[in-house]
Amino acid sequence: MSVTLATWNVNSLNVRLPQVQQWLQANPVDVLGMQELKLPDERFPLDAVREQGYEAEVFGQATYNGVALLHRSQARDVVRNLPGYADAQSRVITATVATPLGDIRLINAYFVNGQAPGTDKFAYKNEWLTHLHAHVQAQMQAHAQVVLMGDFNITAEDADSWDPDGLRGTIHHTPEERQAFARLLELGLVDAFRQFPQPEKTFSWWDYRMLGFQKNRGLRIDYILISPALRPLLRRCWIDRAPRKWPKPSDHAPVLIELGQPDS
DNA sequence: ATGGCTACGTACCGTAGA
Repeated sequence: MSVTLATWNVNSLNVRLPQVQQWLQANPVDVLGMQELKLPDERFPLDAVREQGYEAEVFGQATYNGVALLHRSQARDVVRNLPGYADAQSRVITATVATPLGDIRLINAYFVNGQAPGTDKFAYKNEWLTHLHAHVQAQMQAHAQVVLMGDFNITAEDADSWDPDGLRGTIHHTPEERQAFARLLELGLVDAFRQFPQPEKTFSWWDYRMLGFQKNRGLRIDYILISPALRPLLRRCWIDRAPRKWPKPSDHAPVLIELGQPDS
C-alpha cells in the first residue's frame, strides 16, 4: 500500500490540460498540486479532472498565478492564500486530504519569482516568504503529517543549479532566498529529494530559450518537503523529465514522492 | 550579445516568467 504525491508547475492549464491529462493517465498519483494555472476558478476544467477520477480544490486567478490540489477522496479545511496577509495574487492552497496513510495536511504553493535583488518584486518575495513561514509553522503545530510542495523559485543550494558560480547572487540564488528555505527546514521539514542518493545535475525547470533542456541548463526549484512524522514513510522521490520532452511542454517537470508503511 | 522561448492581454508589442 502506497500513496504518491506530485507537484507540477503547468504554466497555464488553459494550454497544458492535454499534457496534464496524458501525464495523469501514465502517473495515477493520489494527489497532484499544480501551480500557475493562469485561469479563474470558473474556467477550471473540473469535468475533465473528474473524468480521470479526481476532485479538485481550486484557487484560481486570470492571467497569472493560480493553484489547485487534485485528490482522490475527501478534502476539508481548505484555506486559500496566507492567513493574515492580504495578497492580491493566488499563490497558496492548503487542505487536509484523507489517504490510506491517514490524513495529510497539504500546502501547495507558487512562490514569488522576485525578478532581481533590489526590485519591488524581490521585496515582495521576501515579505511573502515571511508570511509563508508563519503559515507553515502554524500548520505543523496543528497537524503531524504535513507536506509543503510547489514551485519554490529558490535553489536551496549550489547543487540545485546548473551554474551556481555564474549565477551566484542572482534571482533564485541569493542568500536571502536560501535563508528563507533554510528557515523552513528549521521547522523540521525535510527536502524529500535529498533523502536519497540522486544523480548530479538533476533539475526541475529549464529555460525555454538557449536550448536549456537539451543542454540540461536547469534549476531544481520545485520541491516536496515533508514533516518528521512522514519521514519514516518516505520511500522515494524523483523528478519526471518525460513531459518536458513532449510537444508544447511546461518549462517545469513534475516532482513526485511515494509514501508507504515501512514494513509493507 | 544578457538575447534566444512561451503565455497573456488586446496586441500586432509590452509584460512576465525564472
